[in-house]
Amino acid sequence: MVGIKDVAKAAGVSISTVSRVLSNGEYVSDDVKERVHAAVEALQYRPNRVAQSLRSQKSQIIGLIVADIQNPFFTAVSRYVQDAAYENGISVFLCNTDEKADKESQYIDLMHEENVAGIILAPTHQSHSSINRIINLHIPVVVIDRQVENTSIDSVYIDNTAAAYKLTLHLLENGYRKISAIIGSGSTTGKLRYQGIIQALYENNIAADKFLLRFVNATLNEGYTSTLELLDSDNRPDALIATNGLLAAGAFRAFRERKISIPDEMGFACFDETIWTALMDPPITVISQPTQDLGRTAVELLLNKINDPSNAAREVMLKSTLIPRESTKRNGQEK
Amino acid sequence: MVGIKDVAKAAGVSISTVSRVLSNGEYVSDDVKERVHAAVEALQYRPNRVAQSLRSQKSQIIGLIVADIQNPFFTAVSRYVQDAAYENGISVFLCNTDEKADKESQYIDLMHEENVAGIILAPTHQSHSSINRIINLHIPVVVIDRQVENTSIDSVYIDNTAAAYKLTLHLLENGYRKISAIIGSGSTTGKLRYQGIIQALYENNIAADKFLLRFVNATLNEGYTSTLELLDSDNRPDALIATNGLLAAGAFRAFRERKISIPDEMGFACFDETIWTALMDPPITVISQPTQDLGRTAVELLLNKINDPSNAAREVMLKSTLIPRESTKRNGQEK
DNA sequence: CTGAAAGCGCTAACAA
DNA sequence: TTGTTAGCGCTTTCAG
Repeated sequence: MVGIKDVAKAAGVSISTVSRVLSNGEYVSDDVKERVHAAVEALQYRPNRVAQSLRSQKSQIIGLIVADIQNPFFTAVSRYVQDAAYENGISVFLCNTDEKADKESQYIDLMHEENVAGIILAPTHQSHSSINRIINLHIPVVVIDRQVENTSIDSVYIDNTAAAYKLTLHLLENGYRKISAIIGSGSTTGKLRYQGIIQALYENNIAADKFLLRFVNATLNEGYTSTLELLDSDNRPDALIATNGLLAAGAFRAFRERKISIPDEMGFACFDETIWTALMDPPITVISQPTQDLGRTAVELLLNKINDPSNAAREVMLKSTLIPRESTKRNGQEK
Repeated sequence: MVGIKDVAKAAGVSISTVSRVLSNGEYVSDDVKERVHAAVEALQYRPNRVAQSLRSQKSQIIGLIVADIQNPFFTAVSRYVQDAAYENGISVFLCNTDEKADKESQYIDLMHEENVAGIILAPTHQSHSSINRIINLHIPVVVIDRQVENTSIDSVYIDNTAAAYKLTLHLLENGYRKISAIIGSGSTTGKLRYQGIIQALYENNIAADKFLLRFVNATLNEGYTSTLELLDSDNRPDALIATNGLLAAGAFRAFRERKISIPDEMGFACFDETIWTALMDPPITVISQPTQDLGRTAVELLLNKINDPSNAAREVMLKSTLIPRESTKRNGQEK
């Protein structure tokens, strides 16, 4: 391993001079600068970030904690977080919690032990203690995909309630009345979306039906079985909303199996645009979330906080978009 | 920050004793052990991995370098790699190269600077120098998704050629003759799959047609435009193979747009099972790759190498599975 | 069985 | 403008 000492020797200077050249280059003569750079080049020297981190108590690593990278929403977000991090020479630890509190807290320990510069956290609804934990550890944090009551925390989220409201309204406008939803129970976004749905229902004088609005684990399988229950009941809805991509796939499978005709027999819409939603038969109406913006903004906020922890916390709300497609267009009925 | 010193003081022992208790616990009296553990508990002490890493020249971090986490194959693999890593108390850096050589090499530098314990690399076809680089840096590495000529490297890959052969045969057996393919050009798996395809063609006395077998960038858009070209030519194929999920989605979009009826007018199959493939209309025949096995095996091999670098390199080939569905079943024609 | 002491590779005062 | 020095928090000989 070639260390700063080797470079110093090769360049005929002291190690602190090398360090100086490599960090900012101030107060160093051009001559020395050149010699150092030449030596670095010749020896293929790369500073040891572990040593840097230990000594300076800073690091170039951030943690990204999400429920499941296979959830298309998080896949997209994590991609964009990584892009933004890469542009800043930062590495990212990716962690899947599966919405398990114990995994989440273990990962936070890990992040702490690795002395990460900051954490981007997509919390489950039980994450209150996790967030406090991170704060007590004095680790800069930005929370994504959720609004946090504690005003001193940076956060980026989308207009969940408004989006769900908009989507429900869209269904109503297309003639659907008996609207059901399968809602991810692990995340807080689920609750917010639920609120948007019942608000739209309420404003249109439709009584909320507990049976039709279901909180389930955000997995394909739960989406499937839950939809099946809905379909097989004598209280069958005429439209269904799935609050994420996994649930949507499960619901779709159930429709297939029961040979439900969409959009005539049943309207269908979901959250999260993926490469497949537009290609289904029929194409699915979705709420598209601004994942790229979300990822980049999260990194931006985090770096801000890291660079100056005294910076006031910011709260950024991003707008999602309704993409109307065939799956909610009742026969001939145009909006 | 609470350090080992604080624990030592609280337990009334020296720091080396604390270290000993925490590392293996050998040669320490039960009494002392208890006191140390109590102090650790009381102070909520967590060892600083950065210091550990610097001092011991080991680390608990591995790097995972893939082309694009949004490629469903890599999404799945990375999830399973992370699961396996988590079970071993290891963190993972995730890096997307977009198949760009410069990004790949920058990430390798980064991994080196962060002193990672090892790297799991899904190489592009230009990765030869990257691999050499990693080896020169003495970083344990396992290559996934590709067979490496250098026999001293651990690798896990699937039977790409055989899978493509099997898939092509399936198409032929279902009465398709003019078989085309859009093949990801960035990865080496593409070439292997190409070989499987032409082998099947050759054995069935079908002349290979350069026009029909195309190497393209593994993106949705290239899949789309390339398929469009195929469809609009006067040399239109009667079946298409897409060698990954992104290309498949692009192809499907093209079919939609040209209102191609599948499987009658055109047979269609692709690599990579996702939650959507079975839900399309018609359901798509796929080659399902053993992503979970791949991820876990990669971690296993890597840990082996890390624990004892003198271990002989192993090469593991995993079998993929053909899942026949409607998209390759010509009207009434049963295999 | 336990403690003292020497660093891992680097940064940041402080001197010169 | 440059070098000397003292650690960052921990592991690991080497004595005791």
